[in-house]
Amino acid sequence: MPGKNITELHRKYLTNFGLEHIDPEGILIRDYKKGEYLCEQGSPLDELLIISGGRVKVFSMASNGKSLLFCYNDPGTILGEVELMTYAFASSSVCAVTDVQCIVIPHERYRDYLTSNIRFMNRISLTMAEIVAQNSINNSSNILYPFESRLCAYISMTSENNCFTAKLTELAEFFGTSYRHLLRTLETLCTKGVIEKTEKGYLIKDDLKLRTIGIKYYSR
Amino acid sequence: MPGKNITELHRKYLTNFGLEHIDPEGILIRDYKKGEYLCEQGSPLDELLIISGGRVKVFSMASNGKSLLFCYNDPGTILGEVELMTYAFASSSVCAVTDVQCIVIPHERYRDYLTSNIRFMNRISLTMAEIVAQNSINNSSNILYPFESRLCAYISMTSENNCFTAKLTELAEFFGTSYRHLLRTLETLCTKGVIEKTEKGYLIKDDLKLRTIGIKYYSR
DNA sequence: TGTGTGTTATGACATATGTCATACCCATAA
DNA sequence: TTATGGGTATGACATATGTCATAACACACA
Repeated sequence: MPGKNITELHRKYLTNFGLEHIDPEGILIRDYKKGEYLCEQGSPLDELLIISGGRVKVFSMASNGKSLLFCYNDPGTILGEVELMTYAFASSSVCAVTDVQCIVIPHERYRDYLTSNIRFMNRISLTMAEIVAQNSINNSSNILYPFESRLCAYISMTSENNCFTAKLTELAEFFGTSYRHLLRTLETLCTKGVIEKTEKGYLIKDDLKLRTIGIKYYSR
Repeated sequence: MPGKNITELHRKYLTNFGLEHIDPEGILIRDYKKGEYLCEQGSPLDELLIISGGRVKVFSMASNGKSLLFCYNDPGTILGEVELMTYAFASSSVCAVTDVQCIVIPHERYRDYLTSNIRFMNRISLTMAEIVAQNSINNSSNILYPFESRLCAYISMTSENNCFTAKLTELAEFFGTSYRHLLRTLETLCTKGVIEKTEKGYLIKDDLKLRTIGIKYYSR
């Protein structure tokens, strides 16, 4: 009996995309275990997924097996809207970092409904516009600024109580740099007196200098 | 008398975006001279521009004076659709590389009309989805591949009659690399037999190899 | 004729970043 | 207990790219 597991929470997320009146017969609630892939870059993605629980990471796989982390997504995020429009294969990979639950809306069955739903189209247009704007910043920053600048900006952005903590292997992946270079750059910042390494994490010693080296990067 | 200069050609472009019934009173036809800016990164962009003649380049400017070329756009391309949705400042700069003519549609006056026009929303959703997909390739490619790849892609794109000509100082600037490195990389490609330097420019000697080294890059 | 200005060109050196090998710590599964 | 895996850490070396000094050349212009 399709649609039977749809709860109030699921309805909330559907409503958020203008889909409160969608025919529930063809949509599913699907669970993914931690570590499972929701989609793989270059493979078909013929569903819309709205995350209703857990957390996923979005990243790009390189031909040498390495990957570049784009972002983490939490409940309320939509996936597959790009592929709904382009009919193309997935432009990035998505992997569950915790157990995940999704609302699943097959493209084919619902394409006409979705693309004629003005509230839905406005909603995904906003989402995609935000991605485009952020990507153009990221794209150019990666090329135009040294890593030290991007790192300082990131530290400014994400520190709490003047303390910066992060899983460094993951961070290196996110920046698309080598773990070795990340360590080296953190060392350099320590030498410059900008930050200081402690057991708890890196303490910010000179916030002004941090911001000076940093650039507007994650400013939205 | 607004709308008086709207020709059959302009109507064709408007129709292509589902805007054949738009109120012509508030839209303009505007000319830009070669070298003029259509918009500047970080400044307000409160209009939709549909290019009806000429060619523009889209790029990002960095605060350290460097810049990065994103793509060239020809007639039929729309600009300002991202800012229409996000209400944010321009996410990149756009400059006329020839004399350019645009159809100008002010955001404020037409926002309600545009965002309730399902054909228009589908059209810009497709455009933005394509940009997102391409950007995720670019993002990872920039990090995965050396400058040589981007250069090869550019040569493939812009050559005519198997001959590549460019003002090299300008080219380096828009790649966000140094002139020295551009020269070095061109030398390398000559050594590899991919291109050959002549008085007229660089001749493509091995198009297959050129495309192999290159990657999909400038295809917005 | 000389003088600037912009473009192309090349070598030497410096800096940024990647790759690889290795080691240590700690939690947890067998 | 041992084994295993993930995160952290460091040195040595290689490659990618930037910076700087310098020179040749073309062209405009006084």
